[in-house]
Amino acid sequence: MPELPEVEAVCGKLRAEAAGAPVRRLVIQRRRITSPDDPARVEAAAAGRTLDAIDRVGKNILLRLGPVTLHAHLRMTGNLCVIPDHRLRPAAASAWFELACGRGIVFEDPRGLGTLRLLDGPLPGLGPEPLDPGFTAERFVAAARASRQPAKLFLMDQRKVAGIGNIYAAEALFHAGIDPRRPIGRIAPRRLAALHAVVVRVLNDAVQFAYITYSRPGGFREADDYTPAVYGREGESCVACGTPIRRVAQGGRSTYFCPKCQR
DNA sequence: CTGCCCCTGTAA
DNA sequence: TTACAGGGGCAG
Repeated sequence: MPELPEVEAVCGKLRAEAAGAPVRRLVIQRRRITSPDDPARVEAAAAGRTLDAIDRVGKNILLRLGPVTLHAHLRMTGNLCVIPDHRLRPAAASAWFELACGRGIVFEDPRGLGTLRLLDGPLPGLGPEPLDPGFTAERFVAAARASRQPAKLFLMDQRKVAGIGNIYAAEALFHAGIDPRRPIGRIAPRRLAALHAVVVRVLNDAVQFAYITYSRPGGFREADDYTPAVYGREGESCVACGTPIRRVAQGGRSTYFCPKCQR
């Protein structure tokens, strides 16, 4: 589920509901999520701390617990949410925090690919935050011109830009009119500058959607989710020209695009 | 670069 | 039954 916009909404909701909350203890249910950390060590590190802050870096969530930082990554199907009673957690809980007030923060993850580890030091290898002022067109164009990756793989490369995933990479390239297979370094700087602006706009729009969706009781609601122009629409008509949307594989994952609008 | 792995649910 | 899923790390 989550790319930068959804992770941001998860963090925003956690901040609104649980920032400053004392943590009685942390329970690791699915041992694999702390790998290679020892689950008992992660549990012990969090017990009795206060959840001082919740930070997002790309798709990563940093839970600040006094001197301890826990690094959560939701991968494909993870979610972090506050529940009124920690005993009433969902079956797919990989881990949960029991707060002093009796509420819980649940790491729910049906597929179990998400991770929750101890972090010391900064997260390595992440590119600029696309919604921060430091993400300028100049820097983006320079990085792009130095790369020979296909445009979509470049956008999804967390070392180039942090937080973009399969959906928003495809959506940004559609709105910029760029073929996702095209080597990004061979695109004219002026078109790359346009892509930069589109990336920022697409992500900002998606953050708005995600906040609306996640701020409701019950959390995520399908009907209110962002409606993609190309993602997941293989064979359907392009919203701009009516041409059937195509699907190709890139980096082992599906890419959707309009062969007429995107060159 | 490709392919495989992690794991489970869901749809064709 | 197979394919695929909004992620990422690894080996070849």
